[in-house]
Amino acid sequence: MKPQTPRQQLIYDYLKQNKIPQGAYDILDACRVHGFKAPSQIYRVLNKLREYGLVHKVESLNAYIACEQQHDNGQSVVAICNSCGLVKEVPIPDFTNQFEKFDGWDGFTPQELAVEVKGRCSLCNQDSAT
Amino acid sequence: MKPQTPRQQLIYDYLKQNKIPQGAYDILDACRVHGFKAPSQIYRVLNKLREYGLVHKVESLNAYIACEQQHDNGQSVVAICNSCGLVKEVPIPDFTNQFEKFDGWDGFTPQELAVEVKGRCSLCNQDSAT
DNA sequence: GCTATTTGTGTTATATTATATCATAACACT
DNA sequence: AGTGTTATGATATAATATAACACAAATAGC
Repeated sequence: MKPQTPRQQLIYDYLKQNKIPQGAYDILDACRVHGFKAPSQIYRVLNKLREYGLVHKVESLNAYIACEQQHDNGQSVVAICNSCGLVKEVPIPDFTNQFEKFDGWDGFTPQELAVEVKGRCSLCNQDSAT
Repeated sequence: MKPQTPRQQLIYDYLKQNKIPQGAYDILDACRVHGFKAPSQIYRVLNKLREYGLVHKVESLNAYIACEQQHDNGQSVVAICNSCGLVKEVPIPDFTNQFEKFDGWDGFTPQELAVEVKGRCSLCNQDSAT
C-alpha cells in the first residue's frame, strides 16, 4: 500500500527524510508551510499511514517513523539509540512464535505486538561518547 | 526494594488492587481523599516506584501497573487483553538474547526493553464475546 | 450525467498525559 | 546546630491526542 493522497505523501516523505522519530507536533510545524494548521489533520493522516503499514508509532517516545520495509503480517522490533536518537526497525516475521516457549500464556491470543529496545547503536558504540 | 514512604505505599497498594492498568489521573482521583492534589505528586511517586522495579508503565496505554514479580535484571512481556483490559506481566529473564539470532543488530547494545502484546486473554477466549 | 455514499479535509474546541519550577518539610549524618 | 539529600506541596504550563461538526472531492451504482 502506498500513500493515497497528496497529504499522505507529504507526511510520509517527511518521515522518510528523518531517521529520528518525529512527534506529531514536529510534523505539524514542518508541514505548516504546506497548509496544515491543526493537530487533527496530522493525526488523521498518521492514522491512515499506520493502517497502511507505512508508518510506525514508537510508543515509548510518542513519535512516528516511516517503516523501511513493509511488515504486513509480521512484526518488528524497534531499536532506539539512547545516545543519538536514531531508530532502526528490524522486521521479525515469526516473533509471536517466540512466546509459546514461555510460561504464563495459557490461552492468550496475540494480535498486535510492540517491541521496543533502547540501547546504543553501533555508531555510538564506536564513538566512546555519552 | 519496597515502597519507602507512606505516599509510595499508598499508590503501590492502589495499583496492586487493580489488575487493569491505571492512568496517572485515575490514580490522582483515587488518591485525592488521601491528600494528593496535583499530577506532579503522582508522577513523582510513580517514577520512584518504577525505579524500584515495583511499577511498570504500559507505554502503549500510557498507564501503570504494579509488577507482580520483581524483574530486576530481566525484562518482561506485557500481555494486554483488548477485550477486558486485563494485563499480565510475564517475566522473560533472557529476552535480549533472543535478538542475537536476527539480522540488523550489528553492534547495537540493548539497555531497556519494552515488549507489549495486545490480544485476547484466556477468559475472554472462553466467553465467545467481543 | 446524476445522486448516494464514502473518504478526505478544514476548523474550533477540548481532553489527556506529563513536566518545569520554586518553595518548604522531613530525615540522616556529623 | 549545620549540612546534604530526599520527599513533598503548589502553581503553572507543556506536550500529546481526540471530539465534533461542516464542507469538498472522489467514486460507485444506476
